[in-house]
Amino acid sequence: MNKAITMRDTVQDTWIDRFKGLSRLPAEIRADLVRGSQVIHVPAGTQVFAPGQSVDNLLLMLEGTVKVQQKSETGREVFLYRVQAGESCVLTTACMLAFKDYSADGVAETDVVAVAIPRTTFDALVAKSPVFREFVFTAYSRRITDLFTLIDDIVFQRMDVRLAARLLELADADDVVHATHAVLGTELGTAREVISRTLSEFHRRGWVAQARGEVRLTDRAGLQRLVRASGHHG
Amino acid sequence: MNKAITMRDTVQDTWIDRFKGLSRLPAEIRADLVRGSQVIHVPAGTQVFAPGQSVDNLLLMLEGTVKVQQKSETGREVFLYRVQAGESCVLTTACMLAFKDYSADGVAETDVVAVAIPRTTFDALVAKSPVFREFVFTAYSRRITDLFTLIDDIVFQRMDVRLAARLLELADADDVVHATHAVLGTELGTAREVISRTLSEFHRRGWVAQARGEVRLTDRAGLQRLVRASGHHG
DNA sequence: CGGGTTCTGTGACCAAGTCACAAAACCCGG
DNA sequence: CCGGGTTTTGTGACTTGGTCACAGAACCCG
Repeated sequence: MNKAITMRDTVQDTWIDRFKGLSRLPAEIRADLVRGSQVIHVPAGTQVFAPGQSVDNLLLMLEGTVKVQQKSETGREVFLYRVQAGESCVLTTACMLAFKDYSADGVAETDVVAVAIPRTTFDALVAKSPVFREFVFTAYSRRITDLFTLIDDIVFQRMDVRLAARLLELADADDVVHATHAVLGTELGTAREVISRTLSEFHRRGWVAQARGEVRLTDRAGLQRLVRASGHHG
Repeated sequence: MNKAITMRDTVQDTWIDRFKGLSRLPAEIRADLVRGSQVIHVPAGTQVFAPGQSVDNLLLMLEGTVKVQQKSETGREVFLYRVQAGESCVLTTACMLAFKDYSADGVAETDVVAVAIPRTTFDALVAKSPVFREFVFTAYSRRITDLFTLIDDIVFQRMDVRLAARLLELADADDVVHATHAVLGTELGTAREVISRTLSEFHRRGWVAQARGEVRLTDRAGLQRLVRASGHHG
């Protein structure tokens, strides 16, 4: 073990450089950022934020993923996007400075390590640093265009293509997706039954094997062909 | 007629105060804003921005409306949102500072008067003024939550309800909507035939009368009942 | 092992999108 | 005002996707 001071410096340099938009920050701003923020740990399953709850921190994800969904009035949920390591949660940003309450909720899917930047630090950095400003607006831009392609997908893309694409995304190193049909349903904004039916079709074609709570991809290439055959972006 | 100087001052004060988020700007910043921006006029039908075109101005709408859509690969279009007087075009903002090209396109639906704020002015104002920052982030926040409710709508709301709501929104003072079925189709991200069928159903119920290129609302209350009966947000 | 819970499969039905084509309304030059 | 071209609207047949109501299977745990 090193001394505490050394440890702290190491951690600082490490996390800032994990965000490519921030690596160009001048030393002085880096110091502000590190001083004015805090690394937090959150166990899997925690509700990171919820509708109607005001938000005081911008989160920069270091490890793990957070899934952002919106509950509809009818109790069903739509998946909106997933915040991954190296990304920031823009929705939080928007609401931070606009003082508006959330309309979506976020859940840690895995254990999460993140940097929490409080409102005052955030505001000061936006005022002070052009590089930080660009970082923030780039994050916005990315997220907004992601939402656009999501809408495009929902409206124009067939369910089987969307499911195939999502399975490929969600599969772990062993080609296994750990999710129930119901979960996959909310990911794609469709009903559980549709997932069941589509998966049995995939099974019939030999692309997947099924077990309770998981889907094993037995023929990635088959799924990929389906996805690419319909000009899907991903 | 007044002298030129007086005119100019009057115009300045007028347009800034049309944006409630900006009315609290201190005099000095107001001056910067007016000096560093420009009022522009755009005739109806103009393509205000297009995908693949980089953007150098943030637009604040003074008069008219701009419709923002995204073209899908298949050539069809989805309506995303509409920028109205008193609002700003955030997507532009995002792309301005992120230097990212557009993925959506915007068309002036009516003759438009807008304030164009170039990138440098925008950046300087964000750095300098907390009020301006809040204005910008509030605009983002609004637009993002709008996109969320759009997604929610698309996924969960029935077509007839969505069409009824949209007709009520688009109707002019005489309760007439000037749009072809095809246009209404892209507004709601559905096919023209679906609009035709739904409208004939509305006609059967005595809610609308039809003519080529227009729909006349003959029973607003009926449409409103349908909309409210399904907990629609608008 | 037994009983409750969660997950998956299925059939019947409805809503919505697609395709192909016909008919009606409009535009405009002659 | 007539006739041909264009745009808009109407319609039927069919596919896909979403809803509802259950039944059965897999799991958990005492």
